[in-house]
Amino acid sequence: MSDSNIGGEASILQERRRKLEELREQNIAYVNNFTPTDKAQELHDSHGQLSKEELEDKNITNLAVAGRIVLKRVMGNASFVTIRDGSGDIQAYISKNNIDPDLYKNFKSWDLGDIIGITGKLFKTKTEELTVEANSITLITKSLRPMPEKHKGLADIEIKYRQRYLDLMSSPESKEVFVKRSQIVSSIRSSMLEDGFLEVETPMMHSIPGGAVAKPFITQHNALDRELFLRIAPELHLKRLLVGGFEKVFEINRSFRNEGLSTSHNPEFTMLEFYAAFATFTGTMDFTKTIIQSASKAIGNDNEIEWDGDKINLSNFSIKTINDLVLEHNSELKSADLDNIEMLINYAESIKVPLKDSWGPGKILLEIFEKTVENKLIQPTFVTDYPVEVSPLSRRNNDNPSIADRFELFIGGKEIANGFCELNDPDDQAERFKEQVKAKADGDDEAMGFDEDYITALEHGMPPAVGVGVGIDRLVMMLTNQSSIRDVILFPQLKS
RNA sequence: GGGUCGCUAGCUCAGCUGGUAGAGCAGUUCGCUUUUAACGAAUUGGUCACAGGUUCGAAUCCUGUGCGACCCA
Repeated sequence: MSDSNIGGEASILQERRRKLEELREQNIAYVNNFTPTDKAQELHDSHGQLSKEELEDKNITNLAVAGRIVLKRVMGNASFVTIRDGSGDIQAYISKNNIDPDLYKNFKSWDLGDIIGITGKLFKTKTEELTVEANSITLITKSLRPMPEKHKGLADIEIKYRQRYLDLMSSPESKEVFVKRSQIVSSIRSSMLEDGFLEVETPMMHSIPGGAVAKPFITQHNALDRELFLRIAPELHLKRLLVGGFEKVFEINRSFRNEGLSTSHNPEFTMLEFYAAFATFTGTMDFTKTIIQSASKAIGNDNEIEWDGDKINLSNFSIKTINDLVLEHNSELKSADLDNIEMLINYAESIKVPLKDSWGPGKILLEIFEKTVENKLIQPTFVTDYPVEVSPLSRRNNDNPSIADRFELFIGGKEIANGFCELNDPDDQAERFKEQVKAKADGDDEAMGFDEDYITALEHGMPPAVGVGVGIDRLVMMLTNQSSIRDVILFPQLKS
């Protein structure tokens, strides 16, 4: 490196490499035989409440902890370091009296970020801080690059996502979100298994994209010399399993949609989808509610949560029809207008909803709903009675064939779940696929293709069933009070 | 796609109406045996995102480009 850069980044790296070389020369670089016996958090939990004297009496010796140095307070002949392991932080006291003086001298040059091991005795300092008094210290892994700034942490949002490990090592809050994410997924899995669902895995690579209204990613299978699509939903395969005789199945896994990035959209995202044969519509809404409440409880929330400044009460889930909600939030519309395409078009234009010629009244109604109602549904609300036109996979209502037996759950103004009685009439399904194909031909690149194999499956007979999809990322956002999807996905997709 | 804001030391950030670039942290050296973002002293470190322009003089003003964040469609 050039002399002009002494003190710059290159020299910081060089300095640390010099220290690493010394370790290599002594044959103690990258130590692999240190076994910690204790975790920081467990020590706090088990001994944090004891007084200085009680701890002294207990005489807890021979414990071994290992972690990354996150803070250092070095004095001439004794020092404190705060080390961070997978569970949390603990302080260690290193005195020249207790270890080899040469080692103490070396220790002074250890850096923030180094992973070290300490064996010794548990005690409390004057200020009652639980501390390990070292009788031996080991530099286990030398860190060659500086840690994020120790007070303010990582402010560069791009580095935070691209080098997530830096965020995780420096921000316990950030780490906590991902621990909670895991607990939420685990709670959901338990809810499903306890209710008798079977967890399955279905293909991520589809020859015909289907099961949702979205643009797929396209990939290429070389040996087959064929285009494949990353799945936009597992739905059609899960329903094939209902045909096969599995009556309650679920999958928690990734789907992929080729759309823009935003604080609520990542191109790969995680969904829970579950299907239950012979289940009832209302019973399924109730079960969906239970899954969410249990997940909230699993991370220590009660039913009152806050998301993006809104107070949300998870104990009450109301049920309203899409028509009622649209009327409620659009005082200029009357009930009769909702079936009248002329009125809907006029109104949509008046509130600047962009329209396409191919859209029928149902799609226009949905657009009006999305523009005027959706973000106002802060408290948990099941919206029902969706037009069949926008529900190509759901069963028609027995009393009103133009609406679907479908619900969507909104919380905090965002769609959290989507469920419906599944369409099991193969002829009706074939008709609806045809409409989708027509829409695709008319330029709707989100429309589905005609999945002949799926129709064949339905022809073998699928039991009546209710299915639900729950967006896990959004659910985690809600339950952990995060406003960006990037803060609940470890490695979110970024621009460029 | 449109709008707003940002890009200065390894990190976090100041830098006013234009006058040769600053702090804290990290690093280096020294001191310090119960510290708490430890402390005290000294010290290293810069293509001010990039390219043009205005000007005697630009981190600062103007134009464009790139990257990013947020809002809108």
